[in-house]
Amino acid sequence: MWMEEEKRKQMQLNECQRAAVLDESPACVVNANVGSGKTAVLIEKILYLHLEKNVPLEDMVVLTFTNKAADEITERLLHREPGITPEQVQGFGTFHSVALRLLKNRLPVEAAGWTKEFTVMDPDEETDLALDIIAEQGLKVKYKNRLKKRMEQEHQQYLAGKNETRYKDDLFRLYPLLEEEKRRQNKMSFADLLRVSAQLLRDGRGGSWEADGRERDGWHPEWVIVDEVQDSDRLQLDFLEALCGAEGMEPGEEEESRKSAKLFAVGDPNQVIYSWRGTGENMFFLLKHRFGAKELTLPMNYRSNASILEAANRFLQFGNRIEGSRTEAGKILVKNHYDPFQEAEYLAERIRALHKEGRPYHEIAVFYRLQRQSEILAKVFEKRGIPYEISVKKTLKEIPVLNWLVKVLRFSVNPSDAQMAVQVLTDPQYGEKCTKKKAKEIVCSGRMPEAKGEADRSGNAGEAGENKKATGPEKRFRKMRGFPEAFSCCGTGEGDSPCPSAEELFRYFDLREALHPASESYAGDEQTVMEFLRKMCAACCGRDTGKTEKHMEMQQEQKKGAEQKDWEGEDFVKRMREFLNNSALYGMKMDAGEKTPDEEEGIPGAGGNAGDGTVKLMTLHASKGLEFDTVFLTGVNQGLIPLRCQSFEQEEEERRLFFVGITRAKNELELSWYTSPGEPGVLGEPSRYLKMIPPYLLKREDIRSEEEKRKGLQQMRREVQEQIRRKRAAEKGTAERIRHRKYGEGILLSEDDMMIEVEFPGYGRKQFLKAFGEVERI
DNA sequence: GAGCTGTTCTTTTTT
DNA sequence: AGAACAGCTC
Repeated sequence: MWMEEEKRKQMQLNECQRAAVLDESPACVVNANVGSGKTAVLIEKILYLHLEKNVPLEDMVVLTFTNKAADEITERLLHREPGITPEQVQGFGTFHSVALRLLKNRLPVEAAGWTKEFTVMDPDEETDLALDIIAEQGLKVKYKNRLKKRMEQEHQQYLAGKNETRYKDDLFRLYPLLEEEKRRQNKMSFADLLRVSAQLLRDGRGGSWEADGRERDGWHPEWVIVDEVQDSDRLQLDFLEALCGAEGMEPGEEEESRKSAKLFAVGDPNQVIYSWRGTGENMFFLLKHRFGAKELTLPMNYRSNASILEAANRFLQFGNRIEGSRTEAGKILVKNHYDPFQEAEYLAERIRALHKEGRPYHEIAVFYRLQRQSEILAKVFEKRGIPYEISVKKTLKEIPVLNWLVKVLRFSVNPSDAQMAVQVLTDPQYGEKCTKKKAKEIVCSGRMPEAKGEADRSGNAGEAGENKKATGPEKRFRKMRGFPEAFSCCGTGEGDSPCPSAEELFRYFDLREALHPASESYAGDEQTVMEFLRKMCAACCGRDTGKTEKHMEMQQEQKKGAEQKDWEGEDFVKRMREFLNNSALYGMKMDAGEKTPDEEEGIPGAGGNAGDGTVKLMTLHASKGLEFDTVFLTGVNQGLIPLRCQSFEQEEEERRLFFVGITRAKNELELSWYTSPGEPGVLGEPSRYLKMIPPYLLKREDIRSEEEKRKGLQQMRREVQEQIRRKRAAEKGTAERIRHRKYGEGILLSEDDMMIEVEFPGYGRKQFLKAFGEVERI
């Protein structure tokens, strides 16, 4: 025990942090100011409960909003206590992953109309399904192209019992139909995971499966610990309530009569920047109120210098002020540039100089309000050889061949998922040139049990019988339909057939045929598919079936260890289902296959010294939770920061966003605005937020480049503008098309007098000398 | 369904 | 400010 006491002293928690760690109220919310050591408190709390209060980690649920945060917590916990095993932290994860685990392992999902074999659908899939239902049922729904957004925003209102949609259409008639269809196809959306698990938790406590005074499985968490509560929405709060069992608890009712978990939640009401996708209320206070929680505060900031903190204090909306721990007070620079190009040029020079002075690139970040502002910065940094990284998540959905493959696999592990089967068959690129109507016919008739046929691993499912001349779509359908039967007994460790290899799956599904072996993109597609299958087999078989490619990293890998043991004795199909469910929630980081060197690790060999990383370019939203030595916040113009907004609430959120941005900086903060922003609706004047910062904290500088220098930039400016124009055209699908003898058709990326750069699907970017005439315009 | 007028939204993004 | 849509007329 005293050893642990020593350890805690080493952690040097301040008074307030210690109070939070030691607090044992039934419910406690910690108002953790920016940079106040929130995660440290969370880790210490968990360790304190575990090591000194003897609360088993298995009896704690630790909830985060993002996977990144979940990973950080387990990582830091493991760093402090290397003995902790993955099984002990099963209850640690995002709201959605914890809900999924509960539904799979502890809750009677059958009572809600699903089976234990249900799969998880991603939001696009749900939108597609909704569109199908709208078409089939002839529902009148407005703004169909914005349906995804509408469903997300109006779903909460639907659940809250509102009966009018925003546009007075049939959207609310859609929800029950959609839910019915999801039950029929045995799959759940992200929202369903939370909604259904909360409902089942409540039912369980209501007594229906608690007849003997205990829950059926005898488990409920002793502690529920939540990170970043201010980011949760109604659904998450509901889930939290159900998990704690606090619902319906009157102030007078003693806790013992109804076992309820203790709640410890940490958050910052000043950092609410996502309320536009949620409910609008401040969840921090809503939670505090609903749980009657004790509120503690962490007032001390350990991150930023005195000037930055004083400026940040002017934007504080809740609480009096943040106390600083630092006395240095370097001024905040405010620069005026002519336009985004000049600014980008200036930043490239400035960052190069900082780097020469010894500042590592990874300690420098450039923030902006809109994603599209990154284009100019990226182009200029590329030309000037500044290694950079733009934080945009690439998912497997963006790789067409994997997007299709996942659908094949999804139907293979869930034969009720008619939607996936139809999409597999009708896919324009990898499908069976089959109309939607025809595909539906095949899928519907194939759903009948007698069509199953004899399945075997050679992939002759259903072909032995009556239908020797099965057509392409039917053949593919039967392969998928026969998959569970053919592979269910694999790898159960009972002396049966071993787990399939990636090669075997490739053969089973006739993927060679589907990927069009004669096409130019075949080689690339095959490689991508094989890499994916190898990863999947390795994760599902509990052994490495193939070499692990470094550039195809799934974040899931870290979790592999935890799931291996669980899966012993369970069949391959089930493990594959788990794998696919987890990747829907967790996402997969993987390389698109085409090597664009500057996207990998900055720009190797483009002038940047290796070893100190890359400059990070990101939106203000993406910057939350991060810190950097030096921060450049660009485009601090009226109309951009704050972005032109309608309501008062929106303006308040913009202010919090600015607050989040400036508080990322530890030592140096530079704000800039343009005279000529070149964006519609953006004014060529500084943001009024700059006027809210006391002048004595600021050092203003106007960059007036001499005429000569500006002329030099003209050429570059035109070039970059042209490239961006083409890139946007490419995204819209209106780009100029180019044909090459070997690479086939591609799209024009850029050209000058000598060279032409083209992107070919499956081959990536290629440059040609115009003089050779290898390429022709179509 | 072309052509018109009027209305709404544009942005940020995680699971 | 401009795109994208809804709803109306013919």
